[in-house]
Amino acid sequence: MARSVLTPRAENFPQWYQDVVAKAEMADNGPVRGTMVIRPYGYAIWERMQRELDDRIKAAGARNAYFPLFIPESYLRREAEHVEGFSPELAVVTHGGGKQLEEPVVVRPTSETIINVFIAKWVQSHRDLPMLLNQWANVVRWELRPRVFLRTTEFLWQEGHTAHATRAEARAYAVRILRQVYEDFAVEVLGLPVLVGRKTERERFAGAEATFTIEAMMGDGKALQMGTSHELGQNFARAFGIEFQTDTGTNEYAWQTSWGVSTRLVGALIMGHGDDAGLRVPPRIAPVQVVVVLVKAADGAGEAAAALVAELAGRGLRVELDERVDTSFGRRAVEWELKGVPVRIEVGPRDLAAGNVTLVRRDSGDKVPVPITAAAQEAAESLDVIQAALHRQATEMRDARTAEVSSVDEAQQAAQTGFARVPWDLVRDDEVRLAQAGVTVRCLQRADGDLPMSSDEPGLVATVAKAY
RNA sequence: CGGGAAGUGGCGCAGCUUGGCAGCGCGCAGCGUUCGGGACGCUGAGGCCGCGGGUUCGAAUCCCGCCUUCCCGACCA
Repeated sequence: MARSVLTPRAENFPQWYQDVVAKAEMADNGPVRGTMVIRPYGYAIWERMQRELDDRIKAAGARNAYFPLFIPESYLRREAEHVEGFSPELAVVTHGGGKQLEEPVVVRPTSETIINVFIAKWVQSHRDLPMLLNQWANVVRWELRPRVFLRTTEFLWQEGHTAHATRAEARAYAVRILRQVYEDFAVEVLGLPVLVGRKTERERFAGAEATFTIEAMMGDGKALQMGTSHELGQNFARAFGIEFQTDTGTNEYAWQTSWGVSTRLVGALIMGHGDDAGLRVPPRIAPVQVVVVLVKAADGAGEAAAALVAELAGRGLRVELDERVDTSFGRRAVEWELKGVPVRIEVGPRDLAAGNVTLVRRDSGDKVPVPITAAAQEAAESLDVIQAALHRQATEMRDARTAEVSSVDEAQQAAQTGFARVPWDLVRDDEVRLAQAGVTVRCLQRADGDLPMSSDEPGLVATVAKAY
């Protein structure tokens, strides 16, 4: 039986997904359904994402830490809305060491509770604030309907948890993460344009006062939430006793945020940029930016290819040499295309006789002969061009499939093929009806695209769509 | 849990209506010819036909029961 695959942009998407799969598949591990296996190429993409995100998170002042996988069930119950939101999807461990546990523990679905137990101990004074923590970890949510990368039972992510002295400071930090970490990463590194907005009450994180989101459009017109940042108010601080003494000597509860992005981003990359020939990986995230394909090892081609690889590596590019000349050229060319390597340089005796190599762009398929002496320079410049081109294509696609409408019915209609922008005042009472038709409000924005600080602000625009 | 499909070598499928040696494509192994866009030929390995029962001389195929998976929905980074 075929495993589930990412929903295709093109009919043959599942075929190349099978071939390369960005090297991921659902794990067949008995009663634990919907976990994923990430093969090395897919993981290499995730590692680069981690590095880029981690740099930005640290620039925002947060530091990495690590907390337990197992959380006592009672911790979850301390915040009423939180436990209600997560109960259905918890994996509960009842036995350990051959004995029944006195209290069951859950495998973390997210770590607000366990981390706040520690933050409560670590925070005494306003001088301890802000406390800015981040954790790279795996979490488990027993999802009803798993999809590779997009919604797996176990997934890898980054979760940030912070405590601040004031509401304003917490709110500003939640927005800062959303903008300077998530939006910047999605746009500048992944080349995926995102809507930055606020979730409706209905779509808000369990236990949060406000949830902010970045939403992208995939190749098939459906929306994907790529990251979230929550303003938690004092909800968890009260539940976990995170109190601090202010500079005037009074005691107050801390104001908190939490925020995260996951391996879902790999799915976003695949579905946001993939085409009929396979993956298209933006140069800034590509594990291999340039592949030098040795067509055949005759007339000094092998030496020329090796020298070119060395030159490219010397420029700091991630480059790989494909000298498997016993495998047919066509097969190798297709393989690199499936993997989405942005630039391919073909080195063979025929071109070389004229002092040339062939440079091929993955995004456009363009092939041009270039002098071998200029090849490294050309390749480096092409990477910048490709990075921009992928972002531009994704943006044009999204804009072309976004409709401005002025009624709920029109919005539902337009959401069948893309995004619909509609005044929030028109939909707010019909959100449930839309949801029953498989269409949800992805986010709320101000008319100028800015982030609303309340869903009651006048003149807000709702973007509605079908979503993963 | 509702609605719809499907379970047959590693993967994708045909065969079932009308019971009669378990097949095809891809992949895999060996040899040869190829190899500037997924090469070709020959040889070969690999099967509890989802599970259990029934009908029959004989069941992948017909009947009964069960299990599992996938798709659409509720949940969701």
